[in-house]
Amino acid sequence: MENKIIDSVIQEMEQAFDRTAKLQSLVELVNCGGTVKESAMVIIEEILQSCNATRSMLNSDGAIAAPQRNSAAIELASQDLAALHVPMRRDPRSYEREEITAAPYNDGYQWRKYGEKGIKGCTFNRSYYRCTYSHDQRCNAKKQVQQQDSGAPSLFLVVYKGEHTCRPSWSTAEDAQLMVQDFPTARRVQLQGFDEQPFAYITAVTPPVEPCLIRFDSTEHSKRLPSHTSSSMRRSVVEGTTMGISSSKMESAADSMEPPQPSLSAICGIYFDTVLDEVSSPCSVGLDTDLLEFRF
DNA sequence: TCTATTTGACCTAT
DNA sequence: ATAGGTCAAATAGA
Repeated sequence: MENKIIDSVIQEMEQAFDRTAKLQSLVELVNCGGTVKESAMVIIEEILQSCNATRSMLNSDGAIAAPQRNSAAIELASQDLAALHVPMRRDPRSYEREEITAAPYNDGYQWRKYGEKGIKGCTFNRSYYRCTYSHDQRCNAKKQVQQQDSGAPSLFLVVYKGEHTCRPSWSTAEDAQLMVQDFPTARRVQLQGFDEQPFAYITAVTPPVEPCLIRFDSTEHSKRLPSHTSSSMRRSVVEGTTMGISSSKMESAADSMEPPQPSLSAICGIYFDTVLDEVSSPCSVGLDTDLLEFRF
């Protein structure tokens, strides 16, 4: 019974997402005043993020399915996780999700195309991509991109298969600069409350479904946290968490963003609390979808 | 020359 | 047998 209701909710949410994506495509084509269009796009982006967040919660295998939108709930969830030492990682073989986008976009990862295939009953070919680091780091992440037949405006179905097990190539200030070049969506933001070089590079700005990586611009203490894999980073962050996440920290984080990135503020809040208590100065940290799941 | 993409051939599951 | 997924040689371009 409960599963039926959840299935219905998921279905409705998928439809809401699809319709909003189509609306986004239409708004992009509208030739009107910049401010109005910009505001509309911001609102649409927020709706899409809400859809993604809801979908993510409903698909979370029931682990944390109930909406927990206040910071106290987040704190409880993170403390529970830290106490239980439960790995949040799914089985990589079963990791799969789909998105419909108005246009192929930079999702923060580097992909290499390895095939293209005509699909029966579809006008457009399906393209196959694997992670650029599939060989170097044995990363099994793949994705398929296929333009939908629905006509103008163009919509693309993006299917992600397998979880990224690679770690980002940037670990020095120079690498961080390269990352900004590689990922035009990356933003260099100044963080409040730091005396020296309080900068972070942020990319893949569509949480909670998309991965988000934050690098603090300091190397002195970066070796104090495990840095060889994102999973061990996450574990150390979770186990090292003693204070949870406060809404005030989130707000102060949001205030420090240039330009404001409301959807990122909560993520930064996690790192401010955790990282600052773990080590006395900023360090290099990775955050991915699994950690984001217990934000709600 | 090196790296990424293209594309026909091949493999595998149904 | 067929469709979808992957391989790998050829090709493009920086």
